[in-house]
Amino acid sequence: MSSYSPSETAEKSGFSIDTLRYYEKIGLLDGIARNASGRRVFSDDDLSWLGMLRCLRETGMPIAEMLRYSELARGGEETFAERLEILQDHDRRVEEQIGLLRSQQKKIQWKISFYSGGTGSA
Amino acid sequence: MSSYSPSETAEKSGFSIDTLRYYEKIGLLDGIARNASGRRVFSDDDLSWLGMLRCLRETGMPIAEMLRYSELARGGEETFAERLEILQDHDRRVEEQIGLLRSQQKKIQWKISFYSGGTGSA
DNA sequence: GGTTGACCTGGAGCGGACTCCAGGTGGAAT
DNA sequence: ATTCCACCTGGAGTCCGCTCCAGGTCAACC
Repeated sequence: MSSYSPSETAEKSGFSIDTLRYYEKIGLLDGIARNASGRRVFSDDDLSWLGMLRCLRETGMPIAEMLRYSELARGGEETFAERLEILQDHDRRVEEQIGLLRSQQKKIQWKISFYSGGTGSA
Repeated sequence: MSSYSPSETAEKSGFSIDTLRYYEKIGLLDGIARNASGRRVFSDDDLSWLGMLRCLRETGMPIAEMLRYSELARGGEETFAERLEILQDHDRRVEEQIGLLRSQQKKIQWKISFYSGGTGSA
């Protein structure tokens, strides 16, 4: 087992088939194999790359930046430093994002305790 | 001090003037006072409501749901239970969101350590 | 030989959340 | 008196990230 149809890939990656096509079209996926009749055939490598894309998307990286990362990833080891930088910047943003969520969540929970019959001025 | 011009309000709330107008238009803001010449005058109450909206927005609540909450908030105490429910559901979603971010962040950090010259297969 | 069914393509359409624009008003400063 | 500026309105436009559609192909099953 090492090659997957579009629908299998959709299921395993969590992206819809349309999204997979879209990602290939804009260049987030590159070099996806085709069988004799022109249909996409995804490999384990493709799947793990999709996992990376999913990870970046779900942490809020915009498509344009994923594209930059993808292009670098197509380069060799000489792009490691740049890729590292992108991921480190992104990691920082994720950290901030979590911090913001946590602090806003506290306000929501305070409000909840107010509605639940707790103390409260307004 | 208890009334603010649109631009002051924008500054204090973090929403742009256009967004404030938009929020009033769609009903997220209700009963915003006007002065003699038709300009908006925001109160401290408006500002604290905007704080709540900001909190909900930044934690990813869609406008449609904030609208529902806003409408309930215009009702009296008899809507407390419903408002509570919305906030509790939302709080759960925020929790999930944070969990997802954390777990995806781990993958990113693993990748970072790989690029930083750490161990790694692929 | 006909009908599925999964896939293909290019391109149009959509939903969400703003953001911008043209044209106008009213009060204040020069 | 005029220039300015912050504001007003209704409505159009933008950006993002998909999602859907029409029309076509190919292998497979009945």
